[in-house]
Amino acid sequence: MAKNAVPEEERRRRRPTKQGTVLTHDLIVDTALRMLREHGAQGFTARRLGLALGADASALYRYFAGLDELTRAIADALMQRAMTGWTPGGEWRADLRDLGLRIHAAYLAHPQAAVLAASRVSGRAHEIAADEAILGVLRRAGFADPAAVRIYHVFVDQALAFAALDAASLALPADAREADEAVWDATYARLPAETHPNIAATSRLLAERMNASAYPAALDLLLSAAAAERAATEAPTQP
Amino acid sequence: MAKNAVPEEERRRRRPTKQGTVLTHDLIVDTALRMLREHGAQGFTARRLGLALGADASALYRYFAGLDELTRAIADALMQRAMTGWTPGGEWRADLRDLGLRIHAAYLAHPQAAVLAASRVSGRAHEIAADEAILGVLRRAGFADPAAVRIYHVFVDQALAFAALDAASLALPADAREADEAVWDATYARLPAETHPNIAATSRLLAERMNASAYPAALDLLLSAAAAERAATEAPTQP
DNA sequence: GACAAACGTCAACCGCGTTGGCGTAAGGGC
DNA sequence: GCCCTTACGCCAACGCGGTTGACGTTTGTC
Repeated sequence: MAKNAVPEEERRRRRPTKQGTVLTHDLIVDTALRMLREHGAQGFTARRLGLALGADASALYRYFAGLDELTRAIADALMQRAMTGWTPGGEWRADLRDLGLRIHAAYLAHPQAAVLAASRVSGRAHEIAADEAILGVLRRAGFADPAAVRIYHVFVDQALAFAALDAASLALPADAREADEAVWDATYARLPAETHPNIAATSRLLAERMNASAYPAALDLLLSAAAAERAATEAPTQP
Repeated sequence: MAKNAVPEEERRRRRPTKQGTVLTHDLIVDTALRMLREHGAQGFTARRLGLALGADASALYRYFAGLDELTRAIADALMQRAMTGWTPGGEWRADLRDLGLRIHAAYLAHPQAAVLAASRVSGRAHEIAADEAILGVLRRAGFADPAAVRIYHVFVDQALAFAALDAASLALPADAREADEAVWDATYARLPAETHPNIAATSRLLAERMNASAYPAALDLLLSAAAAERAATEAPTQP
């Protein structure tokens, strides 16, 4: 029968909502992602999500046990978005740089989910695929297994850690972010050179970097250190 | 008069609470830290904090404009714990390594608080002192200002980001952590070599590192890259 | 055409952060 | 020693959050 080809998800009974929309796991997750991107973390609540779907908030509980499970489902999609379309290019440094920036960007696109997801081991297909890819790049580049695993570990945790840190500040309510910026202007920019010579001397440079993520620079430093390590192993001599 | 030696904080009028405790900024922050450690982030609310102090939650608003400001105060208390007793030793690499490990350790000592605080700019005395110290070490080591600021930014954010990441997994409820470990055993350890050759080949090494923080390795890689950069600047020649 | 299950809706519960008004105790001026 | 100001803690309430159980309605199945 043709019905067997329909995914189980779509075989369930559907009743349209009062506004006519038909709820689905995917529709709920996609709507949640859109809300997060468009209205920020403070605009994302179960009640508002229900409103955006034209349904009562309590209808969500037919699909997810709670907000916790919903955010986990959202998080599951992040690594997928990071990895779709990626293929190894052959140059290990460029490959890792690309992967790192992809993961960072994918998480930052949805800060709320990233904050909750970054520290968990999902063990799902896309996370495993990313790990396999990173290890593969390092081992094909000639790193011995212990070094490959060590650098892999730092690489993954660095990407997730910076993603979580940057996401957390993006996920702050708008007023809290403004408060942080006001704090900076009111203190760092006004420190006298007598008591804080190093901050005062570099305050213009500090201000420039204030709102940018340190991740790209951190990633480059990691890759430089890894390259130096590999060079030392490959040609362990100085004439 | 001797009273002049008393910090202004303690000169204010004090009225004991119904249970007899006398509220102070420091007492509130310390109690908050203790609550976070003992009962987790979920158990930390303004109402419960008030209860633990023997006061009404609304009494806190005489000391902090809101939970936001209290969080900032908590963040600064952590940085104070990281910085007390530190003095520059003269060798910039050792100094930075020491500072990084101190900050990481201080935050990890209060995982729940670290999760809340790591992404915030407190703008208070101890955070500023840490920033001044780090910039000072780098500039005295001979880094030009742009490089010093870039490395400072990576250094600080990396320390806080790894602290937050590691803290988040420490802060998970025990059953969630066991679930994560079970997921690892059930998936990563059993992946066949045909589909995931790189994970399978290194699974023993991966398992060893699984529960350790990648921060010390990340810190060492950062310092290596910074040292290489400085060496290139100092002797900027190739014959 | 009737039945049972799946589904959306409604009303309510409890806890959250926060606020404004009220009582009260401490300290200074005389 | 008295009074008056003022800082402070307490109380009640508001709006909003996640979540739940009961209730009706739609839908596929026989």
